[in-house]
Amino acid sequence: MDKDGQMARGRATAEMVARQANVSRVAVSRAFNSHTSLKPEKRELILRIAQELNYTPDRAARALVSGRTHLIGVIVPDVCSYWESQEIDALTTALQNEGFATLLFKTRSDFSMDEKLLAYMRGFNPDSVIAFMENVRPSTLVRFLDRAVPIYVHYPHPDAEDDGEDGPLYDRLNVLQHGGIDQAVALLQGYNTRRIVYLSGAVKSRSNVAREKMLRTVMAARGLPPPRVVIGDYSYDTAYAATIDLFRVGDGADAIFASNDVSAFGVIDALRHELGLRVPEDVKVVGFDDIAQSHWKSYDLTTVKFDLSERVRALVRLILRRLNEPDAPALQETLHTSLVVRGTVG
Amino acid sequence: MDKDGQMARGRATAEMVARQANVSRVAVSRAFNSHTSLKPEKRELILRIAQELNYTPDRAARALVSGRTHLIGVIVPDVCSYWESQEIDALTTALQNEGFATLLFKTRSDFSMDEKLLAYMRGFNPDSVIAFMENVRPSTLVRFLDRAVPIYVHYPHPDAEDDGEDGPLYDRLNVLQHGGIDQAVALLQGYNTRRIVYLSGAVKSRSNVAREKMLRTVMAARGLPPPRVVIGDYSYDTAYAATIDLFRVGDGADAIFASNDVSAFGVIDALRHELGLRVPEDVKVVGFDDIAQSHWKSYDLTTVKFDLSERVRALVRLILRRLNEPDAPALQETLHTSLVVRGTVG
DNA sequence: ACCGAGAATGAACACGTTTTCACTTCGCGT
DNA sequence: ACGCGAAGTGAAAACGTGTTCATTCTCGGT
Repeated sequence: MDKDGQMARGRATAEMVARQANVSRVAVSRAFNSHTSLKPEKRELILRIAQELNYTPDRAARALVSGRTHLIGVIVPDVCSYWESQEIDALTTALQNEGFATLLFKTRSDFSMDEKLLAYMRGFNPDSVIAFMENVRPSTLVRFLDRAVPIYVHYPHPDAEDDGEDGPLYDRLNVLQHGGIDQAVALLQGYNTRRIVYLSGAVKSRSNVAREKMLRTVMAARGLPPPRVVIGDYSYDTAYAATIDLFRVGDGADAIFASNDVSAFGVIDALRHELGLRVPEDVKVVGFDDIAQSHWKSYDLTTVKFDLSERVRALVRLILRRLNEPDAPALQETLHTSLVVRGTVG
Repeated sequence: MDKDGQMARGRATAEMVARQANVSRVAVSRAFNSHTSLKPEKRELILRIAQELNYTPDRAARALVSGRTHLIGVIVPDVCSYWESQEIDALTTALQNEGFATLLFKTRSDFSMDEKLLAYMRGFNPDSVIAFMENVRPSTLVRFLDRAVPIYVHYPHPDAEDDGEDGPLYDRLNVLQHGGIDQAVALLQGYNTRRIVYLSGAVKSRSNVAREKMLRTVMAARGLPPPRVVIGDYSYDTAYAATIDLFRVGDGADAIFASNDVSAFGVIDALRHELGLRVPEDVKVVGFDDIAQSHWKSYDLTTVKFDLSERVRALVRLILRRLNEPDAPALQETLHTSLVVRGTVG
């Protein structure tokens, strides 16, 4: 493969395909970007030859002129965190199907701002950014990404401070926590559960704030006293220690709402293996997320779930729409939660 | 920012920096790629102005001329799989520190070849590829990636069929399974355990083959009869069902070697919650990997571990070396395993 | 004051596309 | 036969950088 098209650097170029097919290089470009007119038989010939030569338009060159890299930056504090790994997994599949690819970055695990990382990521020119940084305001984020379209991922209700007069300033995915939490509280109420404790996640994170707030609202609406709050950080180990502390030093509880499934596992293990209590007979436990492990027999956790695939579909829809119409008004989609009843309650 | 440097598309260009600093555009390029000579004060001025303008060399343009994208393709069947998510996490951090970024792709979950995906990934021109595709030979993989340098990730011993006369044909990371497995078998032998069962992973996967083979070798060397083999696929659910089947229909066992930690969890849960057996009193269980959940109280798993961070360091070292010296002879590094003793044995 | 070597500099080209803009060809109605 | 839009075509200009090569500058030694 070195007679006239030099096959430099190992990849075929549009020039070679053109020569082989007796067409101009422009025709080759047109064959791949269908929106301009080109005689059908010609396109067919070009595509066949391209296939033969294993040719694909070079993405760097394409990005240079079009300004689109087809990369979606994903910033995440911890890939191992089960919920997030599930989301990354689904997201990668979905983006792949739409001609994009996931560009993964890791940030500090406290959900806070990381200017250094953001600048670094910006250098790769992602077309859009999905940030798992719950403590950062969108307006702060957007200042560091001039060209990219940021989608700020979080779970709570719309945040008034980030809204303009005519609605939200940025595309947003909202999760209405009400449904699942209300079902859970109703279920507990049915068992005459009295002392309900909320084990928090990372205190300042938006999802944690939203979950606690909604829990208070729901309990008040049902005529229950507000829950006691124990500080956690979404991790197994902290939940484990906090639970022991709650029962050894504190007043104990009849039911514990954990801010996510992983910390619910910590709660359950502390109750059973350290405190000698039974779940659900002595203490009932509810989690958030419904990750894959929640149905494992050792835990069999009752938890507040929302549909992951639905969420990812919505997210990809938002991203694609924004890329096609950069100046369209900000959009938001709303998802709902529901309760998955398993063995840790009832 | 539109007086002469037009700030097109939102990003500053080298041209603008040059104009602002009264230098030629070439000088700006030199200031960023230090290997050519440039008056120090000039470089300083340029870098200062660049910072002011928030300028970074465009990676697409840079890739176009240099042929380097600084992207490392990572192909993985399942991001949620805990061991792999841990590896992706560590890898992303390490690559980030070296000026690269992780480009994530998802493939079929049976570890087999996926030409479609490979062609798709090739389109993004990654500088190197890390593939979690244990059923695919490196030689097959390399056929689909003309320019990229593939690193084939697997756990077993060197595979003779992929070696040339003067050693291995490709860079490789080998894991010597012997240490941890031998310790585990010795421990079981100490308890006079007789009927040992190996619960396989995905049957054709290299890591599974290597683990089973080494288990046989070690047991033979210690004068034990070969283990019975039960078919699994690395998943919790399959392990759960297979264990029930083993005890209800089959002969049962005194100890079960699970091919990874997740399936060990499935084994434990089936024994305790479905078959009413005690672990470790009635049946002992050993896993592979030592993922984060293995120390959780519900499982407290004894398992064969090797150092993840050491592994990732070695991997990154291999990649960087290959990028700097594309024609250097193939290199291999070897890692060792050890046993982490917890509650499921003894 | 002069020469020469090495450092510093900038013009021009290369990288592989997409897009614009004239130009040619084609088919069809009068 | 003529004209006239529409469809098809290719030359040339971007896109933003790295690199080569010839030129200019600097400075120490005679």
